[in-house]
Amino acid sequence: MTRASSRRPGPPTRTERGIPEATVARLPVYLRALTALSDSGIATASSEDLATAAGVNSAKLRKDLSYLGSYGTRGVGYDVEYLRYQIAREIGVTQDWAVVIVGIGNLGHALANYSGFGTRGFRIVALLDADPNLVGERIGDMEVRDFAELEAIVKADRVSIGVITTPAGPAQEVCDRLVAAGVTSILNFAPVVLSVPDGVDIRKVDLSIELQILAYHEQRKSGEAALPQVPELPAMNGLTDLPSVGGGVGA
Amino acid sequence: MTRASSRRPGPPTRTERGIPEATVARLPVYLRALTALSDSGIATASSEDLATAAGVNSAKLRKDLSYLGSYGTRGVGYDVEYLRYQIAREIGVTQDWAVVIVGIGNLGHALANYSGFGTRGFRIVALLDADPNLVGERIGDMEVRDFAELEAIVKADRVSIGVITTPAGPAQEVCDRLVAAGVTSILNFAPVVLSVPDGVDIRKVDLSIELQILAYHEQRKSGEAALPQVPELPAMNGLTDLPSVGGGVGA
DNA sequence: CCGATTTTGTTCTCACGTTCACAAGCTCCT
DNA sequence: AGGAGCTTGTGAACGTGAGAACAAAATCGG
Repeated sequence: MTRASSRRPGPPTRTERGIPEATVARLPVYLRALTALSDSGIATASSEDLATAAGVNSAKLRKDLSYLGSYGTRGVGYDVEYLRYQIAREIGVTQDWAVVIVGIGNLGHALANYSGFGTRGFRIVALLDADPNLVGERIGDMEVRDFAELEAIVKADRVSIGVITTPAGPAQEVCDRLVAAGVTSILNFAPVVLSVPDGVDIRKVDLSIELQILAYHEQRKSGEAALPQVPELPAMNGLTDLPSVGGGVGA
Repeated sequence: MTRASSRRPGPPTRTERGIPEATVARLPVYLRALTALSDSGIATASSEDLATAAGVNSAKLRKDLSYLGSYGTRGVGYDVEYLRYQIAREIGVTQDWAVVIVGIGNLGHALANYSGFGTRGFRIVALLDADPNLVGERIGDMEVRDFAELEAIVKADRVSIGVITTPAGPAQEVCDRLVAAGVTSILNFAPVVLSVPDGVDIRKVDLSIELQILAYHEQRKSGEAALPQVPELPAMNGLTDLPSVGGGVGA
């Protein structure tokens, strides 16, 4: 989010060609909904239809689409095929992106086999691992190659996206190597916070965090119904037998 | 104009017991950072230290923690163990949550084997699949059971969290069954928008969407440097050879 | 015992995102 | 042809979140 060059106090601002991040995150959802409608043989859909299919509010959907341009027809709706193409073009999935997966454990395996992956816009060009026991193993129609080949592969296949499915330990080093090799977008499944230089985008998928967020809300639900005897914060005021902040010995 | 001082003029308000959603999403990150510090033998950490480890701004971290209570010591910092416990308690991972995984394909396999899963706060109590060929297969120390047993398992083990790793097709039906059985939190890996009744929380993990978001930004990067000849929206005005909105055969 | 130093907790301001509400614009029917 | 009826695109209000800045509180040295 290094897009802070908009000092415009003015109203519209138009953001030149900048689409809000929240909107970008929803475009793929719209794209999927449109594809489903298209497969069902539906040629035209209103913002209400689309919003329902995408699981969002119709006003939000219309505003999101308005950032791309005026691709609808008032009184009618959106042409499914046409809008689908426009969104695909805006996202960039009309071209193919070369992807490498690093770390062929359970998750790497699963991703390598995931079909809906290469079908639309993304092409896995290599599966890499540093473990010599894994190198050479066949997965689908691909073969696991040595992580040392990374630089050559990135250069040869113009790889711009790297997926990290290693354990937490080696993740930062793998990340550094990817960046050094020229990869500028990284999808990280390892449970660590990776640091990357400016100009490199990174996104994180973290199962454990998602579960914990669910647990928080779940605890709320049970708590309201059954266990209202939570300590609550003011109770801390009197507590002196806690791990003795800062000293233990002194004070 | 309209200083928006409608209801509460704005004192503390304390929000009763409500923690902002954005903060809830970061608490697990802080928890992980604290665990790492704890494992390194560090007993006390300042907000600056913690923020660096968690990859956020220190002011944000302090504000986040302030929603939980005053667990720090001015001039000193936070006691790592104590704060870790408080956050864990707030999230709810001091107790164990029973989890079922439905759909034992590649991804389900990977999750079932994922160790960092059951280690902290979550216990996988069943792996379920409707495919008779899979039922009975052993994965780690568990055995795949028939999806028909869902209701009995949820009731017996007080399962509150369900993970859906089926293909898109059966996902909504699986979801409905989970909800009907009493599951109130769902983590969905299937590439569809699931609808659930009020009171049920749902979170989504979608590889394909993450990649598309990366592709969007990647296209931007290349575009700024090399391909500035994108059609751009006003070009559509003259286009009449597009899929003929609304016309065609029948409506 | 007091002042200097450190670091938290909180306030204030600004930017972003969501939702409402409605005018503009298109189609269809009379 | 002209008006009725829809549906889009957008302006404006509202709510949430981020970050800077500072006052309050705790330790430590003299």
